[in-house]
Amino acid sequence: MGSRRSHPTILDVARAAGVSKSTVSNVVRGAAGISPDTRRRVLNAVELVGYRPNLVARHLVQRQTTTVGIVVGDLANPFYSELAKLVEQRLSAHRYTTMICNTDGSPENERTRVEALLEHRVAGIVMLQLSGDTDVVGELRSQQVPLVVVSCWEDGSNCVSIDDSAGAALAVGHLVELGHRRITYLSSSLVETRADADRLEGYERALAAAGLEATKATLRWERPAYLRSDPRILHELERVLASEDPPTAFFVSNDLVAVDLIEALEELGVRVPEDVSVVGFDDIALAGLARISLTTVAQPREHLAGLAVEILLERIEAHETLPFRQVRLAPRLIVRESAAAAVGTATALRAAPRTRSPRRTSA
Amino acid sequence: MGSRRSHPTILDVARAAGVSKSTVSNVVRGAAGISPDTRRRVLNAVELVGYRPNLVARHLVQRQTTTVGIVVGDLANPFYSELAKLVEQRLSAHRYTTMICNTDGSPENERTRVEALLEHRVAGIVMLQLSGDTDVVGELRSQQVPLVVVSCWEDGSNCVSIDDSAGAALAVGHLVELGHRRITYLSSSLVETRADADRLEGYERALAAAGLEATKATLRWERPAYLRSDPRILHELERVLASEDPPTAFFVSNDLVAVDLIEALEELGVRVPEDVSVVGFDDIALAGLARISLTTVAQPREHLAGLAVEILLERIEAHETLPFRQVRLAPRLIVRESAAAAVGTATALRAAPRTRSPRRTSA
DNA sequence: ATGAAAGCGCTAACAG
DNA sequence: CTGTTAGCGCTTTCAT
Repeated sequence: MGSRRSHPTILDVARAAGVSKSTVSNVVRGAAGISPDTRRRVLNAVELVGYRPNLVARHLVQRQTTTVGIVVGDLANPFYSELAKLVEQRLSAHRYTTMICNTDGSPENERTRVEALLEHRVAGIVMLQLSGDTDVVGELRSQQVPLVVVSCWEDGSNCVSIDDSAGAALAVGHLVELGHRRITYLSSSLVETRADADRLEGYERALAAAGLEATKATLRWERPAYLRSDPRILHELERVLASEDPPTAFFVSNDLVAVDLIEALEELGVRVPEDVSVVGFDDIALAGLARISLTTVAQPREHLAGLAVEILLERIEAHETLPFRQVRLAPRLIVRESAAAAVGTATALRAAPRTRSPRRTSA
Repeated sequence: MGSRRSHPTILDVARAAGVSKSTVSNVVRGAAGISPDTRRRVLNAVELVGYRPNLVARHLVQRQTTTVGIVVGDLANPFYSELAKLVEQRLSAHRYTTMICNTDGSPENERTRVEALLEHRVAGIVMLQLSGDTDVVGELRSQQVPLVVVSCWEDGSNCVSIDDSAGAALAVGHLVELGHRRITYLSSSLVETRADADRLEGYERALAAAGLEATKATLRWERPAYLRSDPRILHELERVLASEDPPTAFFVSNDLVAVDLIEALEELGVRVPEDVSVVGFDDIALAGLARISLTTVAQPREHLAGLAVEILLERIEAHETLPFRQVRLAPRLIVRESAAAAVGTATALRAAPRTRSPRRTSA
């Protein structure tokens, strides 16, 4: 009867119930047109032999899986892990399973991971990160594999993101209202090229609208320290602050980097927001802590995830190829305490003694 | 030749190369004993028709997949997302793909997600969370599906975790050395039952060793607010602090909750560490920020992940059933600034005016 | 309402 | 060294 160490199959059930394979298949799949009596017999047999459907066989014959891949740059980044969680949640509610791939931001990894997903014949892919260096998008399109790109814009594919430019303008507008006139944009490799460009554009637009000009030296941290201040970054920052006309505020394209920046500033003896203001982007959970209290541009994660899954499933379940859907959601400014009214801070750095973490003194 | 919208198969390659299916299969799989000439012809044909192996077919015939499931309680919890990332990384290096399931801590979800993994015939499962309310462990054993449980102990299965009891003792010992005599243990539903029990045990042991006794009211937050102070929790805390002999220090079984606790304390006007000390558990990235500076017990995540994968692959690739491997790693105390020397703080709460976030005053 | 038969794309003996 | 053959477990016409 039952195979030795292998799983019972539909055939074992059929024998136990005294029916044919197809009948078992029909009841297992809940197909219509089965006599109540047969149904119970089969169900009992299923229970009896401990049958569990083999999805790999089913997927082979159907030439279609119910697996979707999600590729993410860095799962340790709370913005992405939360997004991944939400996507998995919704996918699971629709009886799909999720394969996850972490690329570490490397195009090479991105390529091989997507390749693996394709070999697994995933029904669709959600990308939370897109290096841009590789043509995965084209590849997926040519393979007819539904793709939706989240939180960064990509022409020629489905995507759902926020209006990055408007978000940046919101942030910069806030800083301008607070009286800041020298605002530096700090970006990092943590955010996609396109999103970064859009945020930069919004930054420049908001500045122009206020009759200000962008700081010549837009900063970019290639390898952010990630919740840990890095000596090289400290030096760079020190140089910027020691310049002729140092910024009184920073608009940072990413909360994680904004928090790093605050760490670095305070390590240099510059207080936030008393001496310098900082506003971030994303609104990760961490930003809401009283001790961090980061003013930031919030992305509606639930909405992003919900739309992503909706768009993806729509394409997976459609029989024809649907036109792209590209949706932009509105960002929202969350005002907290990392940005305050501008004061004369031009000499902040030189005036402050360079001590480490001057914030707390022992009790 | 090429099928309409379906993928080219091994047969298409065979025809294009003028060889048989098996030959193609052999070269694709890199089997030995293929003439160099045939090999090139096949490889060219592969390129030509755009062939990509169908893993679902391969897995069906081999009756074994190269997919492993990882089930996690909450991907948004940085401790777990980082662990998940590390596991995926190592798995991927061994050419395995990862299916991820987020249970949200619900036993019901845990059951259905594991069921789905089983239907997918995953080669093995890594559990980063175990509700304990369901008998998944028994089920997996009876199905002969290799399982390794990480960061919590489970008799009767492979597991790798740290010595929770020793970790707790480390934390409490530190607090005792700082002069604290009334130390409360605060646990939460974020940590597994068994790990929680072990930490409690270590806490009591360390206290006993110092001739102290455990606070009567060991606190437990069932639904931690998660980086956001919750009114109910605030009340509970207020009650504890207003008691006859309030604690001067808290040992918290989880960093996230420790950070919540600090938030809540400060919201009540109690300063950390000046008035009350806090030590956490896990050492998530966040804990290292200067503004948080949480003294905590570190778990060697990389080591945990590495061992988990090693143990899992060992069982997957072994032909026989191997005996359980259960390994406990040593925890390490990371001393930062959230715990300081004990001072008379019995009246801290009553003395301090109840203001919100009194830490910063505007510039 | 149920069963028989033909594969899905691939691997794994086994022959030649 | 290469080809033939027989399935893996399931779904899906098509008969009955």
